[in-house]
Amino acid sequence: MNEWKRSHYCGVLRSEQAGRQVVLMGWVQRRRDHGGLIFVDLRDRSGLVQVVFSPDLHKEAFDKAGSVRNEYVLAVSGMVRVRPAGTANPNLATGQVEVLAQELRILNRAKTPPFYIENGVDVDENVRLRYRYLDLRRPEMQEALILRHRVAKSVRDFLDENGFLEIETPMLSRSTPEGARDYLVPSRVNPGKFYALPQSPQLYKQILMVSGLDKYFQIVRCFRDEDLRADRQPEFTQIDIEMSFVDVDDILSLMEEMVARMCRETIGLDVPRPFPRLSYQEAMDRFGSDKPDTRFGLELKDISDIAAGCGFKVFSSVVDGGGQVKGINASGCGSFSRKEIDDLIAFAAIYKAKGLAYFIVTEDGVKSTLAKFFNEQELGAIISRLAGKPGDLLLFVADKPQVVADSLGALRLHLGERLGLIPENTYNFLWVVDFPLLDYDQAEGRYVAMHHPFTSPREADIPLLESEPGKARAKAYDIVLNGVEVGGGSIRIHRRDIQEKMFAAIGIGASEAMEKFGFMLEAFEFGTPPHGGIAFGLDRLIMLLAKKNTIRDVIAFPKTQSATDLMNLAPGNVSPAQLKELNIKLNIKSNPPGAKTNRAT
RNA sequence: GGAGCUGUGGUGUAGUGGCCUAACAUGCCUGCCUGUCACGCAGGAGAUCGCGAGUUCGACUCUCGUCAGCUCCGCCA
Repeated sequence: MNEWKRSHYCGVLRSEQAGRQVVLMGWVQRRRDHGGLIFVDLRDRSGLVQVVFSPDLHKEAFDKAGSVRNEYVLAVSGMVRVRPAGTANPNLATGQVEVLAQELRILNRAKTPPFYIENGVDVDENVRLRYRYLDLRRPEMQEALILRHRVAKSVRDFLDENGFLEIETPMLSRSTPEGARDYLVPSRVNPGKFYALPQSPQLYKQILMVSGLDKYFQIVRCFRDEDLRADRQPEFTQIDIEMSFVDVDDILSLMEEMVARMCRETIGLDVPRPFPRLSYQEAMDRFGSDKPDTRFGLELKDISDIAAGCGFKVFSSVVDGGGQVKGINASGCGSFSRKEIDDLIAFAAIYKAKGLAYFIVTEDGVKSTLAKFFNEQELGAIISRLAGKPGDLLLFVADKPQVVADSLGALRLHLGERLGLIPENTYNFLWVVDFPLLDYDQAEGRYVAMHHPFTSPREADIPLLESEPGKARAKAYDIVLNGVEVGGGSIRIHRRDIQEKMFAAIGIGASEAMEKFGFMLEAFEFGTPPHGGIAFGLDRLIMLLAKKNTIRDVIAFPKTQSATDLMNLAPGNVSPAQLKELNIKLNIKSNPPGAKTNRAT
């Protein structure tokens, strides 16, 4: 590098800098060689600027520029000048100017990259992930990471100004029952024992409240060894927050302020406050989801009362059996072909719906193979409940409430997207509150905590813990943005007697509770303040703000759906010596070690 | 654990039983070109069609299996 120092980023140059001597460093975006004149677009994180090499003025630099190729790393010393009349490029931020190169240094050469370094590339994700360092050179990827930084900074500033302390908690923790599968780390010093990577710093942050730290936050990595999705990675980042001496409203209003400020500071978006609040029940009833996307209508309508007495056995028997019948109005879809409707039925079947009854509304009433099972009055009532107009397609599911909600909720989203009902540039934040405290786990034959076992029931519902646990509601809340759960939290139990009732309700006995959470229960006996908190999924938040479809696009080094890293091929094998040191013996049935470590070709 | 989609020169695609000695675009290489900015023009190299079996006289094409990526169900308090 010698004595050269970069003077400017490429993307900042404007006509104000005309006449200035500059030193730029960056990558070759493109070279346009006209024989007697060479243009090089030089790129760095700030953007592009055109560099001109002229043989008449600086022969040596011109000759060197001839050997330059895409992605070479250059240092250019030259003079900024306004481009000759008629040659400005209005599509480029720096398009009014160019840099006349006086001296060129090729700092490094580069192999031809496997894909273009530009926005909107349509390349197999295999290739992008294997060459992630090249993928991350693309401006849209850099913008996402920059946005991520700015969101984190905004949140950190806000919390700091509001008296929160950023406190680190251990990554090497211990496995606890309930919740997701843990990532385990063997302890060399303690043979046969394992640390668990935290699913979240939940227990630590509550202990910090016991310690009197009052207001805590952390932007922290969390780990869950579960199957991946577009919005789920094995390691992800939470904005984790906990405060003492607060109740639900204190937390919700402060968080609204934080979120609103963050949106304003990062993407210039004004979100109206207060955010709407929906009870869990209302969300399920109207949208079939506990994370409703309220950017469009297509709400679910209950026709169980009409269906109960009708002649269509499938409907009436479901209602008799305690189920429900609900429908949505796919407005204007009355012209769907048999195949299109079959596809909708198949779609609903993914969510366990055994069928999909449908009515086509016409000028002369209902067209349906099922119409004969209903009398005029019933048909009229159904149409009016779903606000059916001629040309509409009414779709119904009759089943247990869970299946009805899952299938119609999913169908609603599917149709909303397909029919183009979802507006761009709309950000609908809302709270879902009053979650059930417990959820019955069929497989295990017991109740499990819907949120986590330290979630406080609503005061009025405490007696229900022993009588009808399924009916108890929690002081828990989720924050939802455009149908994506971007955060959730609760007021915690701070009294030992209620905590014990909670453990009892979810079938954790006194001895198990002591073994797994003994330290916590003991801590709670030393003067625990009422407290509560929330955690935001930073990756999901950024994904939505950056308008991406997957959190992989806002994480620098994400993993594939099979939890591997295609760049460094993690997870990898370890040496027998390493295993021996950890007292671990492998017991692998089929795949020999290393079977899956070959590069995708 | 399950369902679906995808896999063809570096990249993106076309080809769906013989017409394929695999096409197109772009990228790459060489030459020419002094105002381009997706520069242009001319020429050239580059693929045993993810992998393995099977069916067939014949497989990029059909079947089965397998691997990889993606989407989803289960799972994820």
